[in-house]
Amino acid sequence: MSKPSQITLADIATRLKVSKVTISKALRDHPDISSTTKERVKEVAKELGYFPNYFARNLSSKKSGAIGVLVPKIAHHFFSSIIESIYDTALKHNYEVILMVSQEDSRREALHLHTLLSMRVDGLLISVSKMTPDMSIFREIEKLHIPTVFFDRVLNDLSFSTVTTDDVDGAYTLVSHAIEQGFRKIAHLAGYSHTNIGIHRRQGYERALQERGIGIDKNWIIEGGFAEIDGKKGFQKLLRSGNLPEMIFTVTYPVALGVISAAKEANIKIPEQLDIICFGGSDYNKCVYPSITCVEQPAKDLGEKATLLLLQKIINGEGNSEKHLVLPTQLFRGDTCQPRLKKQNSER
Amino acid sequence: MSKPSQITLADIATRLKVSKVTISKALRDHPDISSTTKERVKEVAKELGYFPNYFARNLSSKKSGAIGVLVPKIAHHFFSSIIESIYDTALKHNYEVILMVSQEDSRREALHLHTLLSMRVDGLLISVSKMTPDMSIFREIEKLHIPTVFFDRVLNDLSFSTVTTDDVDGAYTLVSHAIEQGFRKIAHLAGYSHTNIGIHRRQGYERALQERGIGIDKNWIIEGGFAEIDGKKGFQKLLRSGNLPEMIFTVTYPVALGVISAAKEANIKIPEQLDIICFGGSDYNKCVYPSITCVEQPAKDLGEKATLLLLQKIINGEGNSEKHLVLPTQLFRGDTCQPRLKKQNSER
DNA sequence: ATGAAAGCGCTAACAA
DNA sequence: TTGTTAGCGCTTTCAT
Repeated sequence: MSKPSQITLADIATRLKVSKVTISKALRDHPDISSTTKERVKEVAKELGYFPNYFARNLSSKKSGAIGVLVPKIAHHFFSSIIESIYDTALKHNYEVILMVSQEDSRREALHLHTLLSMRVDGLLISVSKMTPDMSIFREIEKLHIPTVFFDRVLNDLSFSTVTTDDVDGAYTLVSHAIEQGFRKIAHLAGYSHTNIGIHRRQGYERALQERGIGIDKNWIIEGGFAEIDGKKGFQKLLRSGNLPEMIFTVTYPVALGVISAAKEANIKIPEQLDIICFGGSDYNKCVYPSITCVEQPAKDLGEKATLLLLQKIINGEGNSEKHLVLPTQLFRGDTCQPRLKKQNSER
Repeated sequence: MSKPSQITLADIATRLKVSKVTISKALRDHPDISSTTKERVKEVAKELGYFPNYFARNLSSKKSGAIGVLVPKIAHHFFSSIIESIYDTALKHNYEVILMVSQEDSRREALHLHTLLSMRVDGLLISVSKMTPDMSIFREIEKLHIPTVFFDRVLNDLSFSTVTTDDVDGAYTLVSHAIEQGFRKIAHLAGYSHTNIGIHRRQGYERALQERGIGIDKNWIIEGGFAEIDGKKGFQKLLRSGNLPEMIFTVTYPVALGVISAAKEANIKIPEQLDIICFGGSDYNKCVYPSITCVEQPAKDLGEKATLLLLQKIINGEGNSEKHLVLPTQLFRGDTCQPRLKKQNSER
């Protein structure tokens, strides 16, 4: 008797001496029922502290009214912003959100996705983990024809709809800006080359250099992950090589922080001795010194667009498949990446 | 036929010419079933791409195998860390996590809590929104005797178990440290006085001042919320008063960032012209200048302890009610709050 | 406008 | 070791 058995439709029904069906309909504002009955029913329901059993309701109606969301990480400003906007958008359309976090682990990814499927969610919003994922789970989902939208970190060779940031263009814009400020020796702490964001951001970087006739030095492209620790490692590798660049372009904001942190330890001052730019910012970036010059990702927008696209799929049926939205970034000029000349002269 | 009807136990059963029950048991490794049968069943299940219907399973077993988590915010380093550790801990014990975000809105809080209840979650992990919540929903939960643990932001006059940070002690330690460094004019951007963390952090602040014979100036205690914007507002109020302190102690890390940001705009240098300390840090704090001297909250630990306590309640029954865990903070010495003397002399 | 019957997919007794 | 019988609480036909 730990859990006191919940109030059910039947309880209200016997109390009111009508059938369960009437209660069920009344509670859902079914047009069948007279408004007087509805009122009485709702009153008693409230009085008894009734609330519907989600399982029973969904089992019998075969709808969940929920969308499943799978993200690789949550303690990351970019993702948590996206998630907030997913919640907001879904709620606005009366959908529940079931969130699962893979912790960048592809095993958990499969596990959670199965749970989400077993919950018969009406649709799926997915951002994949950084590790080469076990594709089979995604193929499974493909076969199930459940409405699905991938966002930010997507899988290229699958026929799902996607909502992504314009990574190539963003990186290109940012690195171009750095070149215009007078930087030439620009290294890149890149993302894994099996991830779309890793590839694209690197492409933008390379294109910016090439277009301005600056050679690409493979030693200055260091591949790694997307977290702080990867920034530290990358910086240390650069440091050991004895050939520090003037500027480092990092694949994410946390990686940039890792670099700054490691540089601080190595007594190298940023941006005085070594400058930095990165892909993606954070709310906090503007508040601190140095605020990093970066291209800001449209996190809120990404979450909203992805959710709306999914909702559209769910509601309009699966016909309109494979859409690809690409959202633009915005250049933020912070304390880093100031014109090179200023530093060499005493101009202030 | 958009959603192809899912594979059920019955499908496997007819395929194998045995009963549904056998399948059900085999899939759950029930000792009743011979291992050969189990193998065959599992094989066919995999072949058919079967996975159980979560609703049906839970409806009939009357267990959800999930815990419901309600937080006020997610795009906040402290909460996202807690949430990650809740997920980790729950997963380790084979529990699902259903996360809901109230966005600091007490109406949504009630809404989500009802959803969670209707999902018949086995337990609840709650951190309340900053606004005076509509208590009735919590009283409702109290009556239902569903295992519940509040964490971080708790409700005082209810008989729930809680896991919190030692706010009084943390604030006391931090402010004491500032005084020892030579600061005397210390203002406090405090949290709302109807929240436990608002009250307790202020108590710690006041006690530290009093014990050292420093008078408390009400004008230097400004009450507000926990976000960046509240820091900006607080700073501006202080600025307008024409009586800036030497040091500001903020109730949260985001509030401190708001102050720094507003100070930057007002051309006041931190920590040179105005110094700052805050309750709670972030992974990024160490990477930036100025890194803020603060007391770090045991976020991971909080999430883990709260989850374990809840799990214990769920598993051992509700007998062991009302436990209160209070976790200690840790002082982090950053760039701010350096000894006052150093600044006045030219000592470096 | 209301209700009776059937069943969603599964699990928990109990029998065989 | 396997199967039968009953539901879980709700919604959906289809009668009334």
